[in-house]
Amino acid sequence: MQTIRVSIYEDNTKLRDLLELLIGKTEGFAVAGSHPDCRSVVGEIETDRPDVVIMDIDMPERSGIEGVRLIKEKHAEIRVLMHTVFDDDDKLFQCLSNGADGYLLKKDSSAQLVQAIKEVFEGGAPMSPGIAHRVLNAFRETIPAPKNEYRISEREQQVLELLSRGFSYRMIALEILISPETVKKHLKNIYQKLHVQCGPEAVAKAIRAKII
Amino acid sequence: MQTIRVSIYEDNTKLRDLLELLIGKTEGFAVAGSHPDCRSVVGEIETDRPDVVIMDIDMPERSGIEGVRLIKEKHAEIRVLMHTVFDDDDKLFQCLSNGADGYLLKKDSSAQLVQAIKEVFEGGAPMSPGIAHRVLNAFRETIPAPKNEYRISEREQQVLELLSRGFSYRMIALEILISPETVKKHLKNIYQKLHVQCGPEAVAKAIRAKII
DNA sequence: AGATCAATTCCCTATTTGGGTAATTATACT
DNA sequence: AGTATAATTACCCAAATAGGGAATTGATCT
Repeated sequence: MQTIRVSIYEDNTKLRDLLELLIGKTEGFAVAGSHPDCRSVVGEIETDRPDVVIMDIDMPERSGIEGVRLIKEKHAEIRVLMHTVFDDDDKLFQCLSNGADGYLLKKDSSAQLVQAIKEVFEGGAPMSPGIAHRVLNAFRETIPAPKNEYRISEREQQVLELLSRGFSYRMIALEILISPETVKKHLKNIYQKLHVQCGPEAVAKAIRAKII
Repeated sequence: MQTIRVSIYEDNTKLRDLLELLIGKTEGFAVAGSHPDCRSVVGEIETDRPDVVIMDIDMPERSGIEGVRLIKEKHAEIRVLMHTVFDDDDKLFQCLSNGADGYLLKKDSSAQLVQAIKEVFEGGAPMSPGIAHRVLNAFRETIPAPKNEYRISEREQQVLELLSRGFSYRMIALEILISPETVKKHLKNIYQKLHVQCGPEAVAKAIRAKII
């Protein structure tokens, strides 16, 4: 097995030394670099050429949240593992949407950290248990109902879709080759089915119900 | 530490026996029940009273995907750990949106399975590395822009929100105690900022940009 | 064969909407 | 102190919208 090159970003000197020691002494791992903040992260990464970056969040000058974004913008192939005391949703989601590949809490053991580095290097997404749970929950909310409980017909859905794109009745009529009056009738029926009384409300409801 | 009661759903007799043995012999775990399919899952769960369910997906009559939904509908507190050979996105997302708390591949070792049961029981969300990675990727796509790049003001956002709920200019005016003409002016500005020309389109764009 | 439903077209009428233009006030930022 | 920006109100006017009712055609289901 090849050696995994690891760069460390951690402002606490003691912890940084500890991490260096841990990674340096563990078979199969090597310290590629070790830095107290993200000020020069782009340059350092190009010098260090790490496989995996361990990234603290709360650092002076430039946070790890920015750090992970900067790294991923240039080097999407480098795996970034967040390592922090924060377990609030805000920071978590920011890191993930900036491209972090894993999220470990500092309270986890060093054995778990080593295991996580290995895992993230192999393409996994190691997360502390509570973190994984929160990601799942948030994720679940985003993929709920792909069904049409309002019995909107295909034609009606088509009209609604065009309406939401700024088409007037006339333009919709021209687009799908029917009379404007028919468009109007379709909208009337749609409003009835959705229990709304105007276009904007219908569009809002349709989008939230994933009809369009 | 209390004993973790585990129910097993697995149609392959050999594997089921193996799982029973593994869990029965491991300190801190007990087999609460063991079943070859989900036909009577609701009743079985009430008899077994497990803390954790290990759920295969591909079973005759009724799949584990339905199984997890049925369990979670009645007993949200029971932790369900999927255990399957499938690693396609479709089945994965179906299971997760049905409430699965973890997702392990059968190729993982039995030590990892035991560890995962413990983890899911303690509120974590154990996933095989590749699975976790896919969940993160899918998740990332859903939370891209939490910012307001259209520079919609607070007041404008408020007007837009009411519009999307079916309020006419007049009603909005009454609601927030301004003149209908001001409402109109706000909408005009909103349309400019969003590059749209009518209410329905503005609402659609605002919802998709997460402004409202 | 009759019923149901989606899709289609038409009429009438009142209200709403949107674009243009202009002006005042308050607040925030430089 | 001076300059943006947000919020506010107003007027004119053409076009769009929404609600009421009525009728025809074709497909699908019973």
